[in-house]
Amino acid sequence: MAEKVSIGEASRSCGVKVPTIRYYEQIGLLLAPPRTEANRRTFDPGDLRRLAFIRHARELGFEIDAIRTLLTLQDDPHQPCSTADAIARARLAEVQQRIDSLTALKAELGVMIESCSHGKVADCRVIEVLADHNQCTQPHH
Amino acid sequence: MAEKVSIGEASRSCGVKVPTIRYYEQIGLLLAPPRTEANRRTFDPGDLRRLAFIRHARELGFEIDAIRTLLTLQDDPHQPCSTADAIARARLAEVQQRIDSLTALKAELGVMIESCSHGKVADCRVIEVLADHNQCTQPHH
DNA sequence: GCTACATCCTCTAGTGACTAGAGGAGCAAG
DNA sequence: CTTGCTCCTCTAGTCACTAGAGGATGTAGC
Repeated sequence: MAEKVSIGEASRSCGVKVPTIRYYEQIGLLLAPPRTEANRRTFDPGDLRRLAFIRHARELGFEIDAIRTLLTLQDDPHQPCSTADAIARARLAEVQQRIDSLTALKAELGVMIESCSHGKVADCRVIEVLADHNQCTQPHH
Repeated sequence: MAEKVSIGEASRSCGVKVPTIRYYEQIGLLLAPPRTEANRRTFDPGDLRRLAFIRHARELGFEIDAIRTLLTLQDDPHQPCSTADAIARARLAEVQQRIDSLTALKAELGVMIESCSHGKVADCRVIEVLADHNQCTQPHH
């Protein structure tokens, strides 16, 4: 027979903070678990798996709404997985875009810092470049 | 004598939305500009430069508080620029970390998508990997 | 001068995904 | 019995805006 755990144990075992678990319940991402007589939440292994799924998906940067969709897919294993695939692909594209844009930023910041003379603000390239977009090496934005 | 422009023109010339300009004024990032008789804001070239500075810094991912510091530095050109330099370096470190973490995510998502059999959810690697962290190739999180 | 329509004003409330804190109850160990 | 930990609910705060209501003013064409 499956063991039931408290919210604190669920939190420790899944690596999700206690208030966050309550928040997930509030927004309907996690079904409200049964309570003890003293009104405390009790989580069963299924709940923990769901919570771990959510945590992992959040770490991979999926939005709550996407996770909601992925969870309903998981609940119905006979559906084709093209939706899950599409969500993952969209996320991959986002990540790639973010990497590209951050890489451009990095170059910009690098140049800025390199050419700083470490003197007075009046001659500071960091301030100067920020003040004048045209001094940017790349049209990253 | 310097021309004064409306908030709409300031918005167009600096690429910052009208409500955003008002927001910057509200939080004290932009000094409240003088008004016309009809209570409309009038921006002078100095205001526009400040606004462009803010926009550029935001594009480079600096937080409002960091920008606030950078702006006060800009206003006092005789200070040493080590503070500006430190802010830029901190930002660069953040960007690098973000790139690293996104690169790991990208690899993870790539594997997930690659191994998706495009069949039913029951056999979907995307769902499966999300459900079980141990299937991750990298300890990115 | 009149009529549209764009632009401006202020104000409040909403976004996403939590996080912090108040105020109080229950439980286990010493 | 007291100390301290965990749990409960509720509200409000975070960041950097964004959306929308409701109303005043400015401008262009007729």
